[in-house]
Amino acid sequence: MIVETEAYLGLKDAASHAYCGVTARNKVMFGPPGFAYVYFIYGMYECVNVVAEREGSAGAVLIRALEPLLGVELMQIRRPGAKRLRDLASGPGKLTLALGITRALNGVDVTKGSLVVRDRRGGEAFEITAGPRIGITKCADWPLRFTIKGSEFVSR
DNA sequence: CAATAGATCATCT
DNA sequence: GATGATCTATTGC
Repeated sequence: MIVETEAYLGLKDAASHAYCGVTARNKVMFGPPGFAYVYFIYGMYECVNVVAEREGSAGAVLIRALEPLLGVELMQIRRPGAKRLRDLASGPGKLTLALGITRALNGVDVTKGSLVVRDRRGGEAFEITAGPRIGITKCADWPLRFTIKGSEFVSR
């Protein structure tokens, strides 16, 4: 279950990859919603977004952390360094490693097939809190980071 | 504890 | 040629 996300907007958001217009890398951000935008960062990690704006308008949601409910053993194999459950996917770089998400999935339709995420806890209530974004230098104070209140599985 | 450093490379200027 | 939507290890109080 996803416990932490961040929103990145289009031409008005200096922290967004879409800030300066369409490029080869960010073009899926300008496409229709429901598609995965996967990019490579710091020479080492990949991060997943889901495009969330209509075609022609840029905007995406970065998936920053999740609480492992299914496939825990597989995640542990992919991330041998993780000692605790919360270390498996508590951060955008770790999350893609744990799930085996790579740039090969850039541009895939997330609304079809196996990428659809379901909450197995059956409608258990939770609260979402908004706060400043993490790991960026521009517009970091915009309250576009959303976490499930009280979750132990968010990044720090 | 908190702060800093280093890894490492695709992307954009 | 610099930078970055990160992470881990290491250093310094």
